[in-house]
Amino acid sequence: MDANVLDAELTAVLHGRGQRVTPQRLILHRLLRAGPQHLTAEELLGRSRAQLPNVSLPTVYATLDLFEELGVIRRVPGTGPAQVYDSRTDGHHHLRCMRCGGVGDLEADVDLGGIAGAAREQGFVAERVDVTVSGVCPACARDSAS
Amino acid sequence: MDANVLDAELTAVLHGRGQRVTPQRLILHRLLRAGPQHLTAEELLGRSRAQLPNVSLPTVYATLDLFEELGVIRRVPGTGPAQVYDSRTDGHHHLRCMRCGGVGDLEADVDLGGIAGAAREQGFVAERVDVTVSGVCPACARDSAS
DNA sequence: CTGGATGCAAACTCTTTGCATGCAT
DNA sequence: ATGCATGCAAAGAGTTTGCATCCAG
Repeated sequence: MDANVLDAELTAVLHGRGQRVTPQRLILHRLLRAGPQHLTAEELLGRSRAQLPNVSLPTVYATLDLFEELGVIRRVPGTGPAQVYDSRTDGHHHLRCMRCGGVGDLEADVDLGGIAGAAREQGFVAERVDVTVSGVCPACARDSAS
Repeated sequence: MDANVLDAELTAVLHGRGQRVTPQRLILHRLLRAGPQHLTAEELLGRSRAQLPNVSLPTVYATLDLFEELGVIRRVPGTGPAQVYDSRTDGHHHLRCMRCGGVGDLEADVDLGGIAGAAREQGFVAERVDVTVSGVCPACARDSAS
């Protein structure tokens, strides 16, 4: 896609939310849409150096956060800052609260056979399939209602 | 479950793999099976202080790693050390290579309606459902074959 | 002009590593 | 007796915060 079109798109979204349009945001946005689909903050920083020699990691993080809020990118789901271990070892799935960071079990049967098969068709040796539902847990929903 | 039974179970598994049985391993194992199902390393450390005043965080991490290898616990899936961002924002899912850490897209339609519904029945406000397949990617599988 | 965005440095959290001691085998 | 497991300290990676400067509006 043309850089001008991408810039116009982002400009529209930013203005719509009363956010400023800066060269860093435009260039990082272009790189995100042009480069490899999956990137870390460091990788994006590296790719931006040619066009933004002085860009800093905090700016990249701030911009990625903003883009996620704007719906321009997504964070590939993780468990949050600290690793969580689970003493249940059977195949089951998780609920993760975006408010309090808590983790709970999802009590539901999910048919994952098709998923593992699809992965195998792509040449991937599937060993495990995990489903994570992100949202707001009952306790946090109650708190915000009051 | 009785602590003696738990200890016997772990002892059997450890001996089966030629691993040593230590008090730290026994106690941490008991706590994992008794305490809250989802824990971080720090939380487990805190809970073990009463019985193991001098236990250290590196030991907790080493023990958790070992237990995961033994299949005694599972790590709740994350994206690995560095956060990964994705420039695709439609609902789609991921393949994660346990060998190289790479992330790819899963090209498959998954029916997630039932899952979100089940979460809602538990009082959870579901905003997003992610499916992650862990395994070995084609490139790494090829390398290990040679 | 004015306040939000940036760059720099430093702090912070989580996790891993190095090495001497101790204990399970 | 042997060597793996432990504890301590320190290093390391990734991310966030504080603050002065700068620039988009």
